[in-house]
Amino acid sequence: MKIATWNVNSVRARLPRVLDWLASARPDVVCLQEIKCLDEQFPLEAIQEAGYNVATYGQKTYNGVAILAKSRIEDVVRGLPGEAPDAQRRVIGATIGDVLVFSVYVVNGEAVGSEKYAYKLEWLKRLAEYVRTLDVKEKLVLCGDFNVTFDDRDVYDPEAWREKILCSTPERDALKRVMEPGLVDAFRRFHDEAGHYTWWDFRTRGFQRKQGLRIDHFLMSEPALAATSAVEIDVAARDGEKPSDHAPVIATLA
DNA sequence: ATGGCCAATTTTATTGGA
Repeated sequence: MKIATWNVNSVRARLPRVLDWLASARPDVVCLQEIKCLDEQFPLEAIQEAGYNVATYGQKTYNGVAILAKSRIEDVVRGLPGEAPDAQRRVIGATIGDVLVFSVYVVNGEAVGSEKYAYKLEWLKRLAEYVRTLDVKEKLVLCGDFNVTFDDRDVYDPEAWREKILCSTPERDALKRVMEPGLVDAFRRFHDEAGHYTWWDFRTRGFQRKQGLRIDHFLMSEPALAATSAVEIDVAARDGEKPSDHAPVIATLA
């Protein structure tokens, strides 16, 4: 079973790219982030025609997450526990087969020390509290845009990014606390070396200059990891006409 | 050294992204 995560940066603007990619990559499950639309605006028919069931947790203009799956999507959970109805919509979970899958879009945080940065740390704390209630003895997969790098290997210019947004110690510590119950950065079980990125800045033409960050991750419980034979970044999907600024990441499970 | 692009809405600017 192939599970993919992709921050599409608007599912409506990206629909042709998404459909092309579904047809070529043929993932079984896709976790989308930044769909940037209400549930009723989601291009449901086109995705269903491509062979996928859909569960969305959408929001106008910003954020919004979704799960697509060729097989049944069961026991859908939307948002973090106790969230207000008007909360930013950043997490959706569902059971697909024997895997509990979450599509996660962590707060960007704007700049270290800003209000949004404080909100990012608080949001990650709430995510960590929620993960503590989940069963890591089962196949548990949290994937998505975590907006945090793990270490220098994930950053094209570590000195320039030192303690900057996406790379600061408090963010990294907050992400580690999410993983503390027993989740692992699955990509690093298969790739040790520096220079693997999932996001490249539009403004700097970062993709063409090979200047990116690895901020989209698969956090897996040990049983999920034990079933996993590969985790790969589909860099080619970041190239071409009207790409998202993120590449998809694909995990292959038995 | 700076800033660059892209998407959606509030649209010919602004907000947010990372």
